[in-house]
Amino acid sequence: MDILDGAGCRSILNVKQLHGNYESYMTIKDKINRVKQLFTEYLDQKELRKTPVRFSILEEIYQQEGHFDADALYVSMRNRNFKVSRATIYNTLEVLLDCQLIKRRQFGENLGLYEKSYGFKQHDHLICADCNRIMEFCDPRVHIIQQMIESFYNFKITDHSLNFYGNCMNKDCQEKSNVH
Amino acid sequence: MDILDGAGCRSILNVKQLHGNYESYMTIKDKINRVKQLFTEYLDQKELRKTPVRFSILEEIYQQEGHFDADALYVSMRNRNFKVSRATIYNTLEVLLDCQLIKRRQFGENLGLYEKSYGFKQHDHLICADCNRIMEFCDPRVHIIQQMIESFYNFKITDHSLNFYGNCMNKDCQEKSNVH
DNA sequence: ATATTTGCAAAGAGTTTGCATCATA
DNA sequence: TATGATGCAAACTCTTTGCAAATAT
Repeated sequence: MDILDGAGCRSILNVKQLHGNYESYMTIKDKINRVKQLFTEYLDQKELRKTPVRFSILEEIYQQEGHFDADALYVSMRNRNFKVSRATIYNTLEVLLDCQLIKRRQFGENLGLYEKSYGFKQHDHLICADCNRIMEFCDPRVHIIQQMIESFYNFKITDHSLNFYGNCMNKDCQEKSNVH
Repeated sequence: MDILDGAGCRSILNVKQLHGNYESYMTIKDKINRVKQLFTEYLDQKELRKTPVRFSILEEIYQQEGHFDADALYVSMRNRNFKVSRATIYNTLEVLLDCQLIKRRQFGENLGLYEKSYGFKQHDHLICADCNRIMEFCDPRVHIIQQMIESFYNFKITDHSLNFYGNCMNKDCQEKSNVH
């Protein structure tokens, strides 16, 4: 693995690599096996039960692309004829958050979405106000600002969220941005 | 007024000025008169009605300190024996957002709050995960990152949100941060 | 065996909406 | 006086909870 900075990214100009991950040589199948293994260890340690439903939900998440919410996950599992209740989805998402196999992001007032977090770079988001497209970027200076603020305020920072909102490069969205 | 950078702040080290504002020589009363005037102009231009309720809500907001939500505003107006319905509060907040006299901030999944936006510096937030204390800071580099991302992605950025989460300098909160 | 997990339906919080009444322009 | 604003209650969305049945340890 390359040497990375504290933010987990080499340079702002490595944008083409942003959608990759630390272990991009891994197939999706490899990655699913790895997260299942991590989940097993976590459940053992916490003395929680290793139920088939929990592993199926984890697998469904890691098979999907991009961001998702509880309801989308529920629907996609039902579409695969996997019987599961919403209550269990919500419950399992909490467990997966706790063991950091997923991360919750807030992209707007009513736009809270989850993302896979195993094997992916730290990153921030660009959100198109028109088409809701979400893009990812990484800028190491965010981490530098974080360190400075941390020492200046004597505030122990554990996480951050940086969202830029605007109109994306999509032609329709650009046109709308000129109207305003 | 001093010359400010694009982010509306002079330097990261001007932290003591962060809670001030561009027109800090104005009294609260002056400021309320000014926002009422701006609101009048906006309502005229949009051909909306200049009702007493709308002005009372605006006044209530500018008389209060810090961040607030719809319900807190409702309660504080009722406590002053001002009869108003929740529906009207929500309605008026939408109007005030549209004319940019207030701004909505998302500090966490279920923590969406409004803040006054007339006469205040652009800033970002530090949020304590323990006591929910919200602090403000300003770092001009956020704006520099924004400009770079904007030109790199050809994405017209109109707004941003940068939150740092952690444990604040409060003794209890610091102790909790060491436990984890 | 027994304590946790699950599924269902009902409850809950926060916000929005429909409609009759009221008030601004 | 005519259209927009308001207040109330009902509806709505998303999430959580209570409880009985199922299942992992």
